[in-house]
Amino acid sequence: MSSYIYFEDDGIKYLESTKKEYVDLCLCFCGIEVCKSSHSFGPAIREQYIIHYILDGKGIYKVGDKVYNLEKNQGFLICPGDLTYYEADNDDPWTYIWVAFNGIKSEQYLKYANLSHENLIFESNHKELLKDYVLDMLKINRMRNCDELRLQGLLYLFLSTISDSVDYNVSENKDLSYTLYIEKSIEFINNNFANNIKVTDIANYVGLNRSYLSSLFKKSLNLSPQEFLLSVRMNKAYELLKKLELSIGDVSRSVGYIDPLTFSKTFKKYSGYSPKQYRENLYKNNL
DNA sequence: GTATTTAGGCATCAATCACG
DNA sequence: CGTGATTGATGCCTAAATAC
Repeated sequence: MSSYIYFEDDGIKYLESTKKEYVDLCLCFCGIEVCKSSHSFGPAIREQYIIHYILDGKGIYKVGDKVYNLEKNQGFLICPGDLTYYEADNDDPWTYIWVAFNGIKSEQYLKYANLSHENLIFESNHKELLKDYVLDMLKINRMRNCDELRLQGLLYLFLSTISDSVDYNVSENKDLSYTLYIEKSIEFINNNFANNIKVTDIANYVGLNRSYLSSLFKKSLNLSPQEFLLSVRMNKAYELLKKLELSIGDVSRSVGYIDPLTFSKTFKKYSGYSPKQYRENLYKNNL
């Protein structure tokens, strides 16, 4: 599906980007400014999320009837549709950087930095990093594909950096936190079943003791990690065996078994048929 | 000849349980 | 939540058999 749509209006054709509805995150604009005394913007509404981060000086940020007095190492979020106003201090005007973005993952990623409609202010000690990211963004001015990727990357780095100082609060919801471990484990398994991974690798990935991870798996899936990994590999093997151009050895290596002999043995134990028999049965049933 | 499967030995790994 | 011991399972190897 194309991310652009053609419109025709009074005989004029034009392109409108509809990207923002589909894309996770998209940088709209960014900048840096050494503000003069009492320099201000607004009140106005914006279409994107905009994060301002103060490198130096002071100023105020107004949203509705709330007024925030802010200074260096602090930042503020402007949400799309909110009427906002901000103004540099008279004696010690601020210097700030800003980054505007949208995309369907915006809220989620802002949440990582503990930012939302309810909390528009943050602090970060990574002043130099954040500044460098924005300066790098500003250096990129050509419309090449590689530049688009670089901008995306810098935006992710920027958001990651402001999330860095937020404490990861696992104790908030015990049930949720342990299903999170399971989800992360499953994600890891789905991405790496072809890589000869062990249960120990899964445990290391999510940062849990292997024994403990096993008990979590049993509790939530009624399967051990090993059994789950095995079922992922075997189900993938079922799929791959349908492709007749792949040898048994090819299939074996593709689902994480270096040794085709081991794969064969395991497959038979799991399915009741050897890989070759399974393939022959498929072939018969299709005719 | 090649591709696949089986058997058995050995080392490593995983699940479970008891415990801090 | 993590650790350590135990016991059973799994993976990899060699050798050998079978099918094509």
